[in-house]
Amino acid sequence: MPELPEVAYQKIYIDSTSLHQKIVDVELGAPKIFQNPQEEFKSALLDNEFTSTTQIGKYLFLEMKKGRVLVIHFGMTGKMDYFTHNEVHKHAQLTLTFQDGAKLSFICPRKFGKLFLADSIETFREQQKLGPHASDISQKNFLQLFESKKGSVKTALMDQSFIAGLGNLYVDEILFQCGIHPKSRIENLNTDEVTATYKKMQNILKTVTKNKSEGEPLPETYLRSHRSCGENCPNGKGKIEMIKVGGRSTYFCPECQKLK
DNA sequence: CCGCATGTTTGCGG
DNA sequence: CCCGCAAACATGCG
Repeated sequence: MPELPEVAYQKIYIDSTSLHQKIVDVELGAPKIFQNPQEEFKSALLDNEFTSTTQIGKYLFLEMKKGRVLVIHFGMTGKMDYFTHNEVHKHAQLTLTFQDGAKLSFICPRKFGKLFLADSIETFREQQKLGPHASDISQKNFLQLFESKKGSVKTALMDQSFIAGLGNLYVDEILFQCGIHPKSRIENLNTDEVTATYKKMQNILKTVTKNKSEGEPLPETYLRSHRSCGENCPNGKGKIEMIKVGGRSTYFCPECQKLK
């Protein structure tokens, strides 16, 4: 559940189930998930309660009544599970029991997720060198950011210290909808192209977030629905190809996306 | 068995 | 110092 829209959905999920309830039990899973000593998680969470949540990029911050902040990074397969039955999920890495008996688990099969305890959102943000939350950036700020950035456009958009929240799937989507080849160098993009990238980014994040939270299907014209080798491009001409950019599988249409 | 998967980090080389 | 690339992490799916 990893990129900005999925994390936004997890935020809504937690907000609507788990705020303002006293935590009466804490169960911990695989040690590698926990970025502070496991004992600290126990003592910080027990007898505490979540008061509000904040999202920056792919991170979710759960602020607590007694001061500290539980920070969740979902990795590739993490998600929350709120339940009132008795079977705890096989891959639960953290399970909290609330006073009314309901439970909230952090599920993470591949164990790429991480849990932190932070003193404040700001100090955590500085430590992790997190850039601005993608859907909050203004067009002006986006253009400024691109002025001083070099390298391939895909690598830049994936860089969490540059812009926080975009991942492999939606960067491919943005570049596809802009008609920009993912290996294009930022130095070679003109202002119109960067502006178009900004607009597509905002539009896609909004559309996908709505898709996650309200179940509205994604448009058929999205690369997302055709994202595998040899598929027909939704624009009608080419066939989707896969290359590696920044070490990640990158799907694109060679007809629609020319190298700049 | 093989390749691939929404992410991040580390080490190496240019 | 910057950039790019490969590998590693762990599990599931086709």
